[in-house]
Amino acid sequence: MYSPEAPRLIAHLDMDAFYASVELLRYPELRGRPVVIGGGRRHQPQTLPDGTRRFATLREYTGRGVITTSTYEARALGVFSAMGTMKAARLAPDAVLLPVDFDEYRKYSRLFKAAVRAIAPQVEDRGIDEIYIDLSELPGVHADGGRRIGEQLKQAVREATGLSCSIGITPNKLLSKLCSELDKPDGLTLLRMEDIPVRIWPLAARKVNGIGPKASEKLAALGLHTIGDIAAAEPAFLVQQFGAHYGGWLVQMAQGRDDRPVVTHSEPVSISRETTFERDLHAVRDRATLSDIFTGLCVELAGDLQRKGYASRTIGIKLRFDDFKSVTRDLTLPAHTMDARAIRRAAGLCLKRVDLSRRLRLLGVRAGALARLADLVAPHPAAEPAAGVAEPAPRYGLPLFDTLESR
DNA sequence: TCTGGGGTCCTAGGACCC
DNA sequence: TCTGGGGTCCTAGGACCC
Repeated sequence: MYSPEAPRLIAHLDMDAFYASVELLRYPELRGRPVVIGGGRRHQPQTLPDGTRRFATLREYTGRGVITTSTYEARALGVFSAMGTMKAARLAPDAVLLPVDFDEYRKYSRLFKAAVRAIAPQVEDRGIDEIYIDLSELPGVHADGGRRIGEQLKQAVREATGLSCSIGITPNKLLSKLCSELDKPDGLTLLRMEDIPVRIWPLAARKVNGIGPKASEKLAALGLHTIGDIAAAEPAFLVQQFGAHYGGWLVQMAQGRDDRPVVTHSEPVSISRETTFERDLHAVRDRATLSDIFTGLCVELAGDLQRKGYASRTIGIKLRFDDFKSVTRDLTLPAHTMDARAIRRAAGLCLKRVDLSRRLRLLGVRAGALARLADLVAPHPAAEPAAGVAEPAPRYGLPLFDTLESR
């Protein structure tokens, strides 16, 4: 007997111009003006003796930063995320430039996520300003396709933060992500599978999460510009052009099919630190500067690991040269570590395997193959197996804090 | 006046083991 | 001696996302 499964109802919630909106809570006098977040560090607003504030503008900026977020007024001038700040300054010299304040954004991130979880606990984190929410099990949600819950979520986020968000609610993550974009800012968009031809197929392929610059360029070269174009293409052709995995995914995606679950918990795979220099540095001429930066990154990375409670067994480096080409090298150690000196030594060995004749613009250090500290330490004596029971071999060749240098 | 920093996932080849 | 296949780990690069 045919018995259709109850369709899922998944929400994607995306905060509107998140960093910029948080800054506007702090500086309400900037409301209505083009404002961008990003650039370097030294453009903090100054409070004048009369209590008014003086803000830096893009015109005054010099450096190699990029725009992280822009208000809708700045977007109207052509200034978007990931654009070089110098290029943005050309387009909107009078836009206000504010430095990034991650601590503040994280604070608001926690607030809005807590407000959502109080209503709908099945939440998947997708970074600081967006989440997926599985609404399927909420009482009464299927009666109106999730509209009432969606409105409730928007209201709760606004009350908790003073900020607006946009929500898409559909049977899966793929469609919800597309829909949260359709009515930004402050939108609520519901969509059923039967709406796909009218609402989804006209969208540019590039809008899809998973189709980036390279794939969309290749699709365009094949005459496939919209999601509908992909839906109309021969599946065998897509597989032949893009391979079984990605081609097969394109076929499913274009029909709006996506059965990925909402994942409410995950462990980090890697932790890293990197920095782009103010000017390109040469391995020989700027050896001392480079060495200090390198060590500093390792110390910061070790601090991150310790603070978060992880140890790493694979240490890697990333270099970007003046021609913007990048290389990586990594090294797997005999034992996990969270020690700055051990990380520095492993990273130094990686660095020896790279040709350093070009000047460098970026240096990074990465810790992979992570293990939670709690899973590594020796069992507590009280938890030791009873006498006569064979003791399991230690999982890792500790000592954890071995510095190699001191042997 | 090009292009940040922090991530995930996929592919692919070689080593090594059974 | 030759042939072969599967599985896992390690490394490097690249696409993509927020």
